[in-house]
Amino acid sequence: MNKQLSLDVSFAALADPTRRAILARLALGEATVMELAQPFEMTQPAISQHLKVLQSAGLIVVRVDGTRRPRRLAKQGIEAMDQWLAMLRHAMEKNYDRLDQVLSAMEHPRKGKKK
Amino acid sequence: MNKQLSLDVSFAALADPTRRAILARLALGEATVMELAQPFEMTQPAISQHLKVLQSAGLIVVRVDGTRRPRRLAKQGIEAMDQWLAMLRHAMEKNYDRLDQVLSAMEHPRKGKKK
DNA sequence: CTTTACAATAAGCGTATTCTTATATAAGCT
DNA sequence: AGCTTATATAAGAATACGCTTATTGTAAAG
Repeated sequence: MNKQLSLDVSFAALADPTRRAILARLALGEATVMELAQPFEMTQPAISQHLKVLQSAGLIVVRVDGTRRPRRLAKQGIEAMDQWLAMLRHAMEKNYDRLDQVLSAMEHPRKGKKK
Repeated sequence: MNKQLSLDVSFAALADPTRRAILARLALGEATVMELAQPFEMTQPAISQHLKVLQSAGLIVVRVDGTRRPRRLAKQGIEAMDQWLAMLRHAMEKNYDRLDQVLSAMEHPRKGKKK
């Protein structure tokens, strides 16, 4: 039932400033397409296409209200990315100040080289 | 001095599975281009190009060691994305279970219709 | 019923991405 | 010095992306 929301699609969705702005707006609460389009110098179809991308990425969900389709954030997709990044950051913090720091310290060993 | 590491470039860098795998590998410690290329069915130039993307995104840094160019993770760039996502997640958690949940609950209050 | 408002979809176009192969450069070996 | 290793860069092709305008489908309003 749950689509295969890959990180590929999720991160690609975040790579566009318009889409990040849309998400930031939705963090304040749900909004319709026209409301979301208003701050941008872009046509409505362009926004609809961005929303489609965000949906495929599992970052937002739609609701039907007459002719309106208010969007709101989808917890799942956002947390998936958040966790991947946290994983990376933790691993990084564990290593960064140990092994690699040492290696990088012996940056220019002048003439003599031992390795 | 500090290049303008935009989130655009950073998130776009994470959108590729090869590049995420490279980062995951670097989370274990630094590695050369050949070491990074070995797990993939891709040519060395392809990996070099991916590394260039990751560097432009401020996600890795390079070190010179003879003819080798070992890469390691760059704290800054990773934390920037991490923070943006955390911001979004916090805002989401604050609203999700309140205002929007209510709005979504009254799914179709069709001008006083049934149920 | 006709018009208006909200939104999705289609087609087209310019630009960007991601590979490939071919070549270049610099350091290490023998 | 000439080979070998490690890496970068260039050029080209296939595909993906982000817009636009034009059109369509519905629900609401008059």
